[in-house]
Amino acid sequence: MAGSVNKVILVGNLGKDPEVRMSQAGAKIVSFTLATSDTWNDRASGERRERTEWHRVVIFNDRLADVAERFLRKGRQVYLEGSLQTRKWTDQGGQERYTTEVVLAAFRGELTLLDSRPDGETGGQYGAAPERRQAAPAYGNTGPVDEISF
Amino acid sequence: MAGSVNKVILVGNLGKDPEVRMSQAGAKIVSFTLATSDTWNDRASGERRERTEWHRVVIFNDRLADVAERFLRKGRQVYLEGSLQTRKWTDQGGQERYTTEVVLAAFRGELTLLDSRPDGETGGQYGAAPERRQAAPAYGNTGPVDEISF
Amino acid sequence: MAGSVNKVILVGNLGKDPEVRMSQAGAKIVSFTLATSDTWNDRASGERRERTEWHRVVIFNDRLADVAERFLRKGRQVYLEGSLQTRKWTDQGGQERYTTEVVLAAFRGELTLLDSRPDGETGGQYGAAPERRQAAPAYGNTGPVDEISF
Amino acid sequence: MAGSVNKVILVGNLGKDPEVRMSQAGAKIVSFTLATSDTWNDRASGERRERTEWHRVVIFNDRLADVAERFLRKGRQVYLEGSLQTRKWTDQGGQERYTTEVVLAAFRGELTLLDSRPDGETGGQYGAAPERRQAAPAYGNTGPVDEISF
DNA sequence: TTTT
DNA sequence: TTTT
Repeated sequence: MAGSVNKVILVGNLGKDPEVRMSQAGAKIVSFTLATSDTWNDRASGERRERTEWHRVVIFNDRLADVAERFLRKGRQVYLEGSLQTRKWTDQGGQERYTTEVVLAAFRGELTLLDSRPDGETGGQYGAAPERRQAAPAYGNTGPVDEISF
Repeated sequence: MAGSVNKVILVGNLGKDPEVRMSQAGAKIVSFTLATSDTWNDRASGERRERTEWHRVVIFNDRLADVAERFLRKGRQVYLEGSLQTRKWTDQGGQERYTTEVVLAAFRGELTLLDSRPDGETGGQYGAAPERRQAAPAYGNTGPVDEISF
Repeated sequence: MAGSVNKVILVGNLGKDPEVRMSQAGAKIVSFTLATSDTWNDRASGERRERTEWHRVVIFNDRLADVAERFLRKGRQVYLEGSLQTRKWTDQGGQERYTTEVVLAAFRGELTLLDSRPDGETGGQYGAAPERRQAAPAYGNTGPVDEISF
Repeated sequence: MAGSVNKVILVGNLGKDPEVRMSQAGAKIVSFTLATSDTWNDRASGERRERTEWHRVVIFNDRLADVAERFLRKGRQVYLEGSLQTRKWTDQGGQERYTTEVVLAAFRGELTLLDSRPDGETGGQYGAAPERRQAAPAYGNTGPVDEISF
């Protein structure tokens, strides 16, 4: 291919504290959902309308995963750059499903905190430490990382 | 929300000629899939690896839908800007499914042709006129447009 | 040219209240400077270093000029998209000079307020109404707008 | 600063072969000018108008400097991401001047070739090897690199 | 599930 | 001239 670009730029707010996991190889993986909101005037009704879009974000970049684990909490506003990736998985009924995620791959992507908070480590509304779980055994895992659930 | 951004920037090649449809309101809607390719060196094996990502693109912007219908053909390289939108639909088994698309909404988005071709309308590898179908009847349609299939 | 893109994306803080002017054609033009900050670890000294970059922003887009006039004030944090434009001017000594600006042209660009303030119109640190001046007579004006000074 | 973003995205064509220099520290620095073209309908005259914008690009990122040296030639179309940087210099008359550049800093930025050419090293319209000069002695240089001229 |  |  003669060169391609796959870039997503989001500014939004986290719906929950990020989830922190380890890959089988021992790398930290941080995931969360990010809300963006689009507002427009409906031309038919003339009403002001709003639509919230939820984005699944997964961070493989070590440095940014550390930043995310330490400073991101539910409600925080963040700027990020990643790329679109759709992965296939099989649901409990054996059906193929697809999920599209915004991925900050190793050595790639950007993450910038936009709202200044007193101290992301300690406090207040944003203070609950994000849950950390061991990676589940990866039976039949074909993706770049063990099953990520939101 | 204190301001949000939902932006996708892609440079890639069309997998097929675009599909042109009409909304119930009579607006032209153009959709296609776009391939981007990511290459990297696998750190474990040291091998050069490549992954092609397929993006579903839907254009509601009238002006850009016209450009897309006239000039985009299978294989053409294009730069575009849109926003991420995930819509819910129900499959034939009654199961809820989600599809994420890159949407160029009314009065929004960008579309730029990157490879110069003699004439998108007439010729060669890119010449087949894109299929145009009437919009299907919209039973139970809740999304912003009648079911879009790729 | 086979398609080109000229896009700037900035998130930063206004150095001063915006300046509002009118073009000869009666269109509102809003301009301001925006600070972005880059921090990095100096590899030689190991020290943490910071560099502030100042960007000249000019808004010709009517809708966004209105938003900027009403809500932007010194210190506010904003996300914007524009394009790079370098214009030539002649200094008092008759020397040719060049100034590069981030331009939000008519019907183009984006502007999103990122920090929520109680009320941009009334208050506090951000409250001073931006200065509004009549456009100066445009003798010898060759650019897209009468001389813009920061 | 509560997080900032300084990003430029360009798709354009090189005006000349790139110039390759070495910093005092022995790092390769590649610079060139890139043309983007904006076309619009003049609302007063109704005429189609076009404006070409020239951007000064400087690459400090080692990996991308290598790619640029090897593959970029006059006329080639490229996608790149960098950040805006304005540096001050003194002209021969002792006057302070400012030049704004699109900088791909160390470990940052993106560069993607968009038009496929048989072989950037050998051939045809794009074939002239880029000039390589030793860095000039850096008397009084205060910027991040010895004087860059286009 | 966020935010205004 | 901003911001942390």
